[in-house]
Amino acid sequence: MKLKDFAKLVGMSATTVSRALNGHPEVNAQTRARLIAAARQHGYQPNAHARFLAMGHASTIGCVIPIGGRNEIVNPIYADFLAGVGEECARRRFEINLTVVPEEEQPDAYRALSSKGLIGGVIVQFPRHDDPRPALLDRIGLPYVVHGRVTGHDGPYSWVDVNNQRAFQRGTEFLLQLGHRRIALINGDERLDFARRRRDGYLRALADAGVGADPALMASGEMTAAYGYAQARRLLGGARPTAILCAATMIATGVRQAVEEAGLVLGRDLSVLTFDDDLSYYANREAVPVFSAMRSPVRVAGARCAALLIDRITGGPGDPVQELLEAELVIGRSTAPPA
Amino acid sequence: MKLKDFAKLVGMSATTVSRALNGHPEVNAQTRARLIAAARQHGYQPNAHARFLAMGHASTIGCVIPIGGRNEIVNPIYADFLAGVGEECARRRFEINLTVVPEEEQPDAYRALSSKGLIGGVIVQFPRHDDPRPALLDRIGLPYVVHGRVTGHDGPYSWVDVNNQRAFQRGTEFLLQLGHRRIALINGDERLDFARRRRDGYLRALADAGVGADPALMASGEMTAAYGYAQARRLLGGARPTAILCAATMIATGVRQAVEEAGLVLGRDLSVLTFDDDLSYYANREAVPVFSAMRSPVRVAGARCAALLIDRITGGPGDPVQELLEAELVIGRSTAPPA
DNA sequence: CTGAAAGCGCTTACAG
DNA sequence: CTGAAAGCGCTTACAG
Repeated sequence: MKLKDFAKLVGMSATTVSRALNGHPEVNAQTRARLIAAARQHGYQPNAHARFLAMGHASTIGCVIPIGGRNEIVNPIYADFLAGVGEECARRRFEINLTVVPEEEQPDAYRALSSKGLIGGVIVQFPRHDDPRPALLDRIGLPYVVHGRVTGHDGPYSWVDVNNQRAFQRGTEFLLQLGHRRIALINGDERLDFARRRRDGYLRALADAGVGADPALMASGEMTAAYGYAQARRLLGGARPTAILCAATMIATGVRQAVEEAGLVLGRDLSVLTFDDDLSYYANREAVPVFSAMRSPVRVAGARCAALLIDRITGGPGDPVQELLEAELVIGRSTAPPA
Repeated sequence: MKLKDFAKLVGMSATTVSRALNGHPEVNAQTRARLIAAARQHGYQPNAHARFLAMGHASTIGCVIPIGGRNEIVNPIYADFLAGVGEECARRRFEINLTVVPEEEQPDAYRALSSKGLIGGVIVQFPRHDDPRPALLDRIGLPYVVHGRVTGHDGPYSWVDVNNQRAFQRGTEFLLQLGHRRIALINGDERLDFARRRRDGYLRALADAGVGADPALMASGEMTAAYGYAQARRLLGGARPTAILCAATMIATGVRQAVEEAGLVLGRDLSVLTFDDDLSYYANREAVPVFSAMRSPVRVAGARCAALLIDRITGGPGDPVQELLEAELVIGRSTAPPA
């Protein structure tokens, strides 16, 4: 059904119906209520393309997923993030356009989506410390929100981030207070901005406590169980740490396996504290969680990114907005004073 | 830049430019080549909404992800599937619309996406044995392709599936040939169609070999490491099986942990054969893989679903098409004759 | 508070 | 092989 048909059906002009459905103030409140009810009843929905065309901007958020690069983003964290974006979009009546492209074609993809009018803005995911995307998007003139931060980018931009530095600083301090002195860090890829901030927090806490950092206790790579397992084996083979900070629950899972295979007991012989993205699929949420964790839901971050981006798309230009989420320190069964 | 401007720029009418860019046969091959090159050079891209409006159908595939239901689909398998869909869409110049809705609102979401003209068709994911979506979509008149099958649905429909029954039958036969007689099955949720077919294949192989099925050796639930771990502990505590079939690598990972914790050696004391969706994030791809597996890439399935759906959307009605993929039986280090 | 008309940027019969 | 014109289904100044 199209607007004209529906307008005839309810005995109003198309103009009035359109205004009522879009919540314009000119139309009588009773009329509006009646028309909205009638639309639902008859299942009338305005054609989105005609709408976008007439309004001049797409009510659509772009998510561009690079593929086949070194940081394969097709990962569980991305799925939960998208769920958060989706929830906010549903609330605000926005759509999500998902594009999968080889990493080197990302700039072209942004340009194409923008000039085709398919999206009103994009969310930039997994930014690197010196990520070129904000500068590119500024040049194209496409609104964006960064999930995380791009330290190397000049000028203001909107972002949503969790306070990674503080989380890892607090986490390290917690382990220090328990009496640990040999604390290892199994970090994500440190070309990624958030991974650097995490390392900074860890180093800051050690320095504040007068504990020297040992490069042999620091690793940086993929956030997978396999990587956690391999690094834990390496660490257990050498001058053993008494505690390990992990950048992701998947890493911690690998660490746990290595610990158990070595005949050690988690939380007694070796403490593990992990960053927990609170993924719906990898629950660490029992009354007393398996892993002590710095927990921050990536799903909430997705929703907030979408919220800020939609504000920018609908509100026109204006000062960029930043939002810093704090991680909780949740104590579970994997931490204790050193044996 | 819009068509009119671009047409003026190259000294042609908008009509001719449009036809050239859309590959219509009427336009001179030289002219076409010249116009295509010029479009790329000047960065002209037709506005997608105007295009959809004029053409009458959206070149967009809908992916509707239910959330918060019993089968939380926000999972690693979904991410790889989407990557496959995205690859095919990129090739065919289609877009992906991603919608996240509570499970009970799924029918409304389909109707809304369809009547807003946002999508040309949808992919139905994780179908249940008696899934109501095909019937609903038939009623709405929205083209669709099912990833998997809906045994309970009357009438023809398009689907792409892996031969789950044969995979599990072959897998079970392989274990039987090694000499196993007590073979357990840790399956996915058996309300899902594919899980039933897997169980059927397992039971058929046992029956063909004259081996009785033992309900105590069969489990069905979430495809997570936690579930695999819990079920493996249960199985190891009772009259122990000598081999376990798993419905997912994540389950197998949990089983492996339970096996190792029990002081047993995988592939010597207990054989494990798993269905492997070949996720990019959970590689089981070494020269000699950790897990012996029935392997079928879910990413390829995503690409094939997209291909069939795009054919249906652009080709108009016609007989539904089915595509059955076969899983490979890949032998790794987790299977051997019983001790 | 309501409506007739123009315009958003394309595609595609129709006419040449 | 090419072009002028109508039409896709909306929204929104403009006029009442």
